Parts: sequence; C-alpha cells; structure tokens
Amino acid sequence: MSGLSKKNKIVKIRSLNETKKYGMAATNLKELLKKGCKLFQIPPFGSRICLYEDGTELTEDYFQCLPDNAELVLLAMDESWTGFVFDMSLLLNTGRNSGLIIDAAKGLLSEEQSPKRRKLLGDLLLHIEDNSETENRSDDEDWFQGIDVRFKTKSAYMRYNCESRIRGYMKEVDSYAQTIQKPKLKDQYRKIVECFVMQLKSDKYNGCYFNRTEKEHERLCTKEGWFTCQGAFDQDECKSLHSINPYGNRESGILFSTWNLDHRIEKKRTVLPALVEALHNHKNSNINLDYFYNLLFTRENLKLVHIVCHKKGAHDLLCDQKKIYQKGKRKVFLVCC
DNA sequence: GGATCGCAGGTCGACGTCAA
DNA sequence: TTGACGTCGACCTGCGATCC
Repeated sequence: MSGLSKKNKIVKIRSLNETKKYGMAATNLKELLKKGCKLFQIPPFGSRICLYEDGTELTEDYFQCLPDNAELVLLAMDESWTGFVFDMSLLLNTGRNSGLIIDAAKGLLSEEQSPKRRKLLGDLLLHIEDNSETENRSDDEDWFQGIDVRFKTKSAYMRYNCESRIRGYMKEVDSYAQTIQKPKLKDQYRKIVECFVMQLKSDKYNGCYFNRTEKEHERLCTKEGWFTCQGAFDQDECKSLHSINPYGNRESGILFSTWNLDHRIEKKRTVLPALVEALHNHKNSNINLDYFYNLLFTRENLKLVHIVCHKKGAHDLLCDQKKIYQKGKRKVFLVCC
C-alpha cells in the first residue's frame, strides 16, 4: 500500500509552553512533526512528539494506532514532558499568578453540572483563594464577616478561639465537683480548681496554640498559619496528611471549627476520676497538680485533629501512676493549694 | 437485630459583667 | 466605650447499654 493511500490521522497538539491546542491532520509521524514545528516555530532538529496524558514518546507504529483526536505535545530538543503531572505541578506552583486560575475555575464551576466535578472545582477554589498573608481586618474584610468588631487581627481572633476552647475545658473541670459526694473531698477539689484557674490565667488560657504570631515552640501552626493534623489519639501521625490554614479564607476558618483538640488521656473518663481518687487517698498537698494541669489544659495531652481523626470512643489510656503524686517541692504557681 | 436513650467527646454564638 | 472574661444553651457525632 502506497503512502498516498494512507488515511489522515486527526490529532490535537500543543507545545510545552502553550496551553492552547490546535487540531492537525497528518498521514504519518514525520509529516506531523514537520507541520507542528512550523506552527509552533520549533527547530525540527531533535524535536519529538509525545502523549499529553503520560509523556509516552511516539514512534511511527504507535502514531498509526492512535485514536482520532488524541492529545499530543510537541517538544523541542531540550524539552521534556511528564504527562499531566506537569500541569498539576504548574497548578501547585501558582503563587502570585493564581488569579488566572481562580477566574478559570470560577468560570468552569458556573457552568458545571456534575456534582463530583463541582466538588473538585470548589475544593480547588477553596485552597487557591488564599489571603493568609493578610492579618488586619481592613485587608481582608470577608474573613472577618460575622466576627465581633473588637477583633482587629486574624491572630487575635484565633487566639481568642483557642482560649474559648480551653475555658470550656476549665468549665467542665469545675462542674465535675458536683459529682463528688463527700463535702471535705469536694472542698479540696474546689481548691485545686482555683489553682488551675490561676495557672490558666497566667498562661493566658494557652491561646498561643492557634496564634501564628507566637513563638514557634508555643504555636501549633506555621508562621503562615498552616495547621497539620496530629493524628488520632492512638496514632503517631495523621495517615491522611490533613492540613488546613484557617487564616487563608473565611471558609477555611469555618471549617477549622470542625477540627478538635482531643485529650489523649480523656478528661472526664480518666483524668478527673484519677484526680478525685488521688484526693481520696492522699492529702491534696501531695498530689502532683502540675501533671494534672498538663493533662487537662496543655498540648502535652492535647492533639489537634481533623474531625475524621477524632475518635470519640473510649481511649483506654490511663494516667501515669508514677506521676500522680508529688515527689519534690511543688512549683510556685500551685503553692495556693 | 434495630431503635432509642444517655453519656461522653467536642464546637459555637449570644449575652452579661467588670475593669481599664 | 472597649476588651477580657465567664456563663449558658444549643448543636453535632459516636459509643454502649437497654428495650422491644
């Protein structure tokens, strides 16, 4: 069969540096290379063509087996193509040029009907629309929508958010006194609660954990505001690599509220009963309140976890019997007890 | 075995009080 | 007036016990 009798193959072709595709017809690979080099102004020497999807370089035989409208990339001598992974890496490195991608994604989203694709585009937009570099209310008013006007900066609000959570724990520790029947024991417990309150005030309710402007060893996030899930209470790390930047945009801020500070050794099931038990057996002056304070209110026993990694069943972790009682002199802050 | 309930783990917003 | 702090109630989810 002569070359003239071969059927034209219809393909879509683009160059490495252009996203615009062109329809092209050729009977063989050599002809396609020639036409492509002319169109994209690429020197023919060393040029080649590969599949868009995975970078497979075309041979003449492979070209003849291509389906119509196959998507191809024309490469100059020193260029390489790794498939659409290349496009994804471009996407991940959007940086300051993210505006174009945001506009494009919004355009696609407005016309998209498939729920799955809408979800993907929505998630993409959520993570690209990043104003995390702004800190003041005037620079990102959308982020502060619905947030009390007294908060002038994102960090101030995030600090307050963390303080509120810790206050909630304190409130629960306080109300646990109602479960103690013996008046004397209840009295001793209340004194300990007062000590915890004093220490929490001194520590500013550990609001530093969510505040990106705090020192590195005190905060749970990067200086940009990225938080990483620390994994379920019984895991060393998060297998799903969950991460979030509530400073980035309003939706991320709202989603962050679903992240939990999870007590590894559980507050109500384990720590508080252990504290009352210790009070029952010893004078409160002998109890290691530093240990209990750390278990209840500090990152020593708190893990920041994505809601998926928050296991609500019994943790079955117990207090360390060796740490429950005081060995040496108590720290100054707990001298009130 | 499925439905229901109580309890435990959390979160939030609204509101009141108080001091600077 | 403002910001810090405390309280309250509402809401969610998961687990285990109990009942039918």
